[in-house]
Amino acid sequence: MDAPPDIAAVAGLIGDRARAAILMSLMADRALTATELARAAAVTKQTASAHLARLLEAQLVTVAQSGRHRYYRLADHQVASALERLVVLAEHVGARQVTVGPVDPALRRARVCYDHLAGELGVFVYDALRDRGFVRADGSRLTLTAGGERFVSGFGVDVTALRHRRRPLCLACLDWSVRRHHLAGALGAALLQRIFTLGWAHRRKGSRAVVFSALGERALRARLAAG
Amino acid sequence: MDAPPDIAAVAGLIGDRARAAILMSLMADRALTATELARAAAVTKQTASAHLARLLEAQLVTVAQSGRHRYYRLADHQVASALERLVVLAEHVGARQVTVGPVDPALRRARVCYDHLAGELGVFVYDALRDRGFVRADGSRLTLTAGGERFVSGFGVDVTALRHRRRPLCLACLDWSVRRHHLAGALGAALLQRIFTLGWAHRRKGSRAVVFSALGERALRARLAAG
DNA sequence: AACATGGTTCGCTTGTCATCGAACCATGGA
DNA sequence: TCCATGGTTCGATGACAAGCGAACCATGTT
Repeated sequence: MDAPPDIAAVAGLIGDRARAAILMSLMADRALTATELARAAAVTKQTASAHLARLLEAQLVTVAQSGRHRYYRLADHQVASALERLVVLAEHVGARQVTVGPVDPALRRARVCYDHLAGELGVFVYDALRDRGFVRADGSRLTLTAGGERFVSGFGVDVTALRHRRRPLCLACLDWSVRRHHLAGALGAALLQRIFTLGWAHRRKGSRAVVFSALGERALRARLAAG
Repeated sequence: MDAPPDIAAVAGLIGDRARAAILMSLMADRALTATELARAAAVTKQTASAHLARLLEAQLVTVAQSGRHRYYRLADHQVASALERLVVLAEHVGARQVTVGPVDPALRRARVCYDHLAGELGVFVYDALRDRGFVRADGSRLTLTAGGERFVSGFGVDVTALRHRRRPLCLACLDWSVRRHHLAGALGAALLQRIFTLGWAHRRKGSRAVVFSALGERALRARLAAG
């Protein structure tokens, strides 16, 4: 009386924004820690932990403890292969329109990811910085160029102070809602702080949303525009 | 600013018991009507209709109207391929344990599928009838053999009367909860009726569950045992 | 024309699950 | 030893969506 393989179960497991983001992140990078995954999925650690527990139980991912870190990775190439098919299918079928659920548009637009800027505007900033040669990405490493340092200093951020911190200066953080990168690390945090103190934007109370004033957004775009 | 392909959306679409059952049925048979699919998924027509509407919008299935029937089929080989991967993955990962949700065990055991018996006991009956050569399956067609007619008559069912109805005598109905077939059609309905009148089982009020008495189940098994 | 049957739409109820705050355990570094 | 950090557990909340009953439209059959 063997039970049938339950497609709905595994598909349902994948069919959640946060879990899908986690799995996709694991597709890109080999192994990631729980907090990194939480960040990638834009959820808190607890939530990510719960999701990871379920994925683990379902044997879609595995863990390897190393010191106080737990590195998660996809269990199998079977998992990766299934995910890949789903990506293809989603692409082919134009799943953009299907996007269900309300998902606050303000959150998509701009939000706090830990302490730095994410969302469409976060991606915009990141892209602009790269386009103008202010940061250079090789692999998943990110470095601030000399020109970039000048630019950021001109924006009112004390880069040398940031360098003295233990925290990495520049990191690229994958944004699930647009599947593009934005700037994290000490510099990402400092930039967002600066945006707040300049009054260009403020955090919406009780939410991760970052609300830009019309003026603030214009100023930001102008500042980043080439030339 | 192109939106990313949303894996979660398509996976979530598949990740529902009823929809998964529908899609799997469409994998097996080429094209099926809405009611057949409702039956296969063990939901009402309305529910199936809603699901089909969503699958349609997501372009996972297509419809073809023919008379007053609407024949649904998988949109693509891409869809089929993705489903197949998921089946493989589910199988490989042993998704049996993962089976989430309460899903009344009584319903799994035995329940009414429209007017005939489904669930594990339904499958048992069907298998027994086939093993003893009482029904013969070729493709999706099902025929009652001479020996089968004698057996069923001995059970107290007037087969010749059933033959005069318009309704097909024997049909194999796919049971999503065990992914095996059980007996449908006029004969399937008559058998279940007979089981009720013999007092071997009764319908649980307000539910599709069919509750067998210990005696009734024993009697049923004895009757179907070879020899 | 009446009726059965296939199919959809609407409104409502209910269950499930994602999410987070808070508290907690474990590991490593000062 | 204390503290910071990575990670999990627990409980409560909230929202989405699956499901059904009822009413309805459409097509075909008598």
